[in-house]
Order: sequence, then structure tokens, then C-alpha cells
Amino acid sequence: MKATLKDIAADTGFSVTTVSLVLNNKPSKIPEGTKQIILEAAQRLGYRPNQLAVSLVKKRTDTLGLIVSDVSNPFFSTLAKGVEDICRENGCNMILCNTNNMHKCDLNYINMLVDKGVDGIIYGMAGDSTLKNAIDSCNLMKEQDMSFVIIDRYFKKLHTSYIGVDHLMGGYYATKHLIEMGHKKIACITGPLHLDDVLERLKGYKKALKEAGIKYDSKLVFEGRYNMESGAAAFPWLMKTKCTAVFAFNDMTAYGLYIEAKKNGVSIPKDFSVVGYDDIYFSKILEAPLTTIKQPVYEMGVKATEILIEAIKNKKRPEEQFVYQPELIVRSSTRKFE
Amino acid sequence: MKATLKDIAADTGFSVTTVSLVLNNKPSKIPEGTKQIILEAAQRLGYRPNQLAVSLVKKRTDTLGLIVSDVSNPFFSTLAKGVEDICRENGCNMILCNTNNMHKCDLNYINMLVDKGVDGIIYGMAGDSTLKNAIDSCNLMKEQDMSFVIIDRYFKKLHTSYIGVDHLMGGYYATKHLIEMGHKKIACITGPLHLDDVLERLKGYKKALKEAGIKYDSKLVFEGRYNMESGAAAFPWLMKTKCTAVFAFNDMTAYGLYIEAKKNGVSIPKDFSVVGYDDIYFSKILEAPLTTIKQPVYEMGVKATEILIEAIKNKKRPEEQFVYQPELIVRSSTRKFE
DNA sequence: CTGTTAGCGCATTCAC
DNA sequence: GTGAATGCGCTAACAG
Repeated sequence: MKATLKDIAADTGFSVTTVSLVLNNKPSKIPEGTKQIILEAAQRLGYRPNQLAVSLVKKRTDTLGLIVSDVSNPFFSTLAKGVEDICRENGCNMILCNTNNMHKCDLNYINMLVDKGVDGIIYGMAGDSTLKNAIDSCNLMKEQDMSFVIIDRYFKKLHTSYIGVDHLMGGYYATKHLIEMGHKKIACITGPLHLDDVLERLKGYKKALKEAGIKYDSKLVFEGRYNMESGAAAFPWLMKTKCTAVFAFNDMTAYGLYIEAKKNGVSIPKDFSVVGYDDIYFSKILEAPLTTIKQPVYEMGVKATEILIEAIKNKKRPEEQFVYQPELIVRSSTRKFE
Repeated sequence: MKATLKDIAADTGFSVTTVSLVLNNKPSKIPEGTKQIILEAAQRLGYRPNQLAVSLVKKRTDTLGLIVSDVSNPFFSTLAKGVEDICRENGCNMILCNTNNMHKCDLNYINMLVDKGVDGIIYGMAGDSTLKNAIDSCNLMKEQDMSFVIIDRYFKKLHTSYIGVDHLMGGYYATKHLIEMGHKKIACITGPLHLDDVLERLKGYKKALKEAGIKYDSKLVFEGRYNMESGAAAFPWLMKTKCTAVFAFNDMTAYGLYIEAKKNGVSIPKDFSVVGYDDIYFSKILEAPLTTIKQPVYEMGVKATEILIEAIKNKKRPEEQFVYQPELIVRSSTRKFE
């Protein structure tokens, strides 16, 4: 059985208070002798403080919660790694919650994390979240007085601490690249259209089109779900559009396209060009290494955690926002069209 | 501020006990009227039980710890998903710990998890673990009376609960396939050679070779580290061996090979055949979809969690072992050699 | 039917 | 220098 303060008090003959004092290295005038006796006993009995009890009285758990929509997507597992590394540096733990893109899970997990008394939450909302859903989540956390920073997906109206990427520019770069390669008929496969970041990418897409004097055609837009399956599902549609290029709103979607293209004997980039979004580390080893928009995911995880921990230390709500600029990575999935 | 039992007791005029009784739906003869009053107050004040306090007295946290060596490897993130899904089904939480393949982190995390009072640990040991390291980890958990099941990597001498795969057969299938394709000079890029599963795969490799009357040549064995970097590092060596085929001990290693092959204008499978191991979901969309040995990772995560939770329920140490059979998935990275 | 009492393991204030 | 008392928020015997 695990040794408690009481056990080692009984063992040494000192009181629980004294033991607690020396074990926590508190400034007090306890003679070296006593200290040694207690330290030795603690060592011998293999004493480790019960963090549940410590947390209960200190009202701090040194634990952060991370909510993401899908860990099996490397985008999020890389993000989780960033969070975890900073947690470790700060003597923190991380509780990882995977919502499988269901907003309902978001709420459940928030409650669970609050109940467990985590010091703060890094919140990556589910893919099916509407603005209203997001507001619900935020309110839930605010009501319970929980510090949090939102990461990745976001709604401008939320006015909370947030780490993200300038997706308007991302969409713009992606589309502009395609245009510069000579493409005029450019389709796009979006993520869920109620998401702000999707709308931003779409804005970027339109902006680039407009600049090039190409008319926006809503028939060339397919609403996907940010995963391989929906990319694959979009393929037949894509073939019918007679487009020469497509902008997939994330890399996973592009992968779905790759799979179907291969099945159907369609060549990328010979038959059509593809630009992705995220720069997952697999993108460079694809048949045609994927041209994509890079998001600094790991750094985002790091930054969010730093902001959160800093805020917790100072006992104030995190307020900071930080928007990274995306970067176009040109590889071989796009080619000149003439 | 969060409402406590006391608050709602004060609000309703009943005692804390009574409130606790009705809120926990305990069998007791409390009149409906009182119940309603208390329930209403709880609702109104937004009461949620503080799990720290509950855990402290119940000596149960409904939380499991999962220790893995690298979440950004889809093998482990898929495993984590399996664990998480079963946790959710059982009203459990999961604390994810990522060790970056450092045994020292294993020990730290075990201590942390014990301190936090998790009910059990699913332990995927770090890649740099020796048998002695593994024993240390197990002893640490046993000393603290912690239930655990080991997953993925293992040492037979450990005699603990364990979920894994028959890697001897895996290595055998991989090599045999290559032999059946007509290859005679087959290299392999292993994982860290002190790991049991690596040695098993190697045994399988030798077994297949022997059956085919091919002499085992230690010069055709390269010790990798189970990641893309070491696969890439092995490439120049591989070219010098003049082999016609290579068995990469995991898919990530194979990916490293793909990257270098592409850089150097070497074609897979034209110039040489590759078999991987794991069947990560990216393997099928590679330039030459990877022939590989499939491990049922998700199921393994599920199984381990089920065993652990079941054991916890029955208040006994998990004992069960379960070894899955791997499966050869033939795709296009291997071709007939004549 | 409901309240009193005790205690989970620890930190902390205040006496002695 | 050290210890008794109190409380964190909750559950669980045991009375009444």
C-alpha cells in the first residue's frame, strides 16, 4: 500500500505537520537532524504525495486538457506533441480528448475536464461546430471559470484567446499558384461550410480568382468534410467538372483524391493539378508529392500551451491571439497548364 | 465560483448528506418532494461534483493512463483512438503520455500517473528500452500496486498482461513473400536490436530464408530506429548491398526509403522491392502502394483497454495476454524478380 | 426519512 | 522547533 504523510509521521514519531513541512522544503526552523530522519523515512517507505489530495487543497492540478477532433490525423497528433512538450517542460500533464468531430463530445469533455479540475483547456473544436455550438462551448468554460485558448478552427465573433493561421491568405496562395501555372478552371473541395476557416479559405480562393479576372463559379465548389473519405467521394464530381486543377482544403482530402485517381487511372498532375492544405508530413512522399499550404502546427501547439500556462501562473484569463502566416510549398502535384 | 454540496445544502436547508444522497441517486427513502427541491437547486446553481474530492474518498479516478513512444506515428495515434473509444464507452478518461522514445520518460510518466491516482496504465514502452528498463518500469508499477497491461513492444520474460502481435510470423510472411517473388538477395532494416519484437521479426526473416535454402548474411542487416530518418539513413547502405529487395521493419522506415529513392532517381519496385510492417493508412497511397504486414492496431488498443477495465472492475491485476496474427497485404512495392 | 460524525491525504494557521 | 486544529469537497457508517 502507498505510504502517506501519516505513515511516515507514525514511523518517525513526529507530527504530520512537521513531516509535511520538511518534505515540502518549507522555510521553517527545523533542525537538520529531524530533517534527515524524516527524509530517510520518506525514502525508505517510498513516499509519494497523493496529488489528488494536494490538488484538492491547493486547487491546482498541474494538468491541462487538450480537445481535438481527430488524433489519427497527423495534423492533430503533431499539434498534441507540441502541447505535450511544453506541458512536460512545465511539470504539467495533458489529458487528451478526442471528439471524433462531434460537437456533443466537445461539451461532454469540457465538463469532464472541469470536473477533474484541470487548470486550463486547449480547445480545438469539432468539425461539425456551428458558431452557436462554439459559443455554447465557450460559455460552458466561462461559466465554470475555466481558462482556455482556442486553437485551429475559430469564429471571429468569439473574442477569446486564439491561435490560428491566416486562412484567407492560405486560400489565396493556393489558388494564385494554380492560376500562375496557367489554370483557368479551378475547382475546390472545401471543408464543412459553416466553419470560419473554410469560409476564409474560400474567400482567398475568390480573391485570387478575381484578381486574375476569372469569374467565380459556385458549381466548381464541392463541400467536403476535411477527411479522406470526402475527398474520395468528391472525385466523380471532380471528373465531371472538366476542371484542370483543384484546391483541396486540406491534405487528407487531397489524399482521398489520390486514391480515387489511382483507382481510375487518372494521373496527378498530368490529368489535373492538386493543391492541398496543412502540409502533413506524408505529403512529400506521395506519388506526386503534394503542393500544399503549410501550417506551423507544432509551433501552434507550443504557442497555445505557453499562453495558457502563462495566464494560469498569473491567475488571469488568457486573452492573447496569435495568427500565423501560412506558406506555399510547391511540389509536384501541380503543373503548368497550356 | 463553482457550487458545492454545501452551497446547495445551505440553499435548500437540508444537510449535506441528504443532498449527496439524492444527487447520487442512492437507494434511500427520501420523499419525492425533498428530492425535487434539491434537484432543482442543484440545477439552478449549476452543481457539478468535484471529481478530485470524489476520487479522494472513493479511491477511484475513472481515468486510465496511456503511455506511448510517439503519437505522431499513426500507428500509435490509431492505437490511442482505440483506447480512447473504449474509455469513453466506460465513462473513463485517458491521460496520454508521449515519451519520445526515451525510457527515462517512461519512469517519470509512470510516477506521475500513479500520483494522480489513475486506475490503470496501458503501457507502450519506449523504443530505447532494454529488458532491464522494462523490468524497472514493471516493478515501479507493481510496487505502487498499479494495474497495467503492456501493449505492442514486449519481452517474454516480463510475464505480465500483454497485447501484441506474433512478430515471428510477421517477419516470416514478409520475407517469404519476397522469396516467392523470386528475390534471393534480401536486405532488412530493423528496429533497435535490443527489442524483442525486432528480434522476433528477424527470426522470422531467418526462418523464411532457411526454408528457401538461402544463407543468412549479417551484412544484409541494418539496424534502424523505427522511424523515417533511420530509413532514409539506410538508403546509401542499401544501394551498396546490391540487394534486389528489402524488408523494412516498419512502415515509417519504408517511407524514409521512399523519400531517398525518389531523391536519387531510384524506382520502387522497378529497381528494388520493399516490404513494410504496420500497414499505416498512408501506405496505400504511396507512389508504389506499400506491400506490408498489417497489425490490427486499433483492435489492440481496444482489447488492452477492455482487459484493463475489466480487471479494475473485479479488483484484480490484469493477467491476460493476447497475441494477434499479422497479415500480409500485397500491394505494388514488390515485384517479381527474374 | 434525515442529520451527525468521521475520514480520504494533505497544507496551513496559529498556538505552545 | 513542533503540533493541534481546521478545512478542501465529498462519501459512508451510524444514529435518531
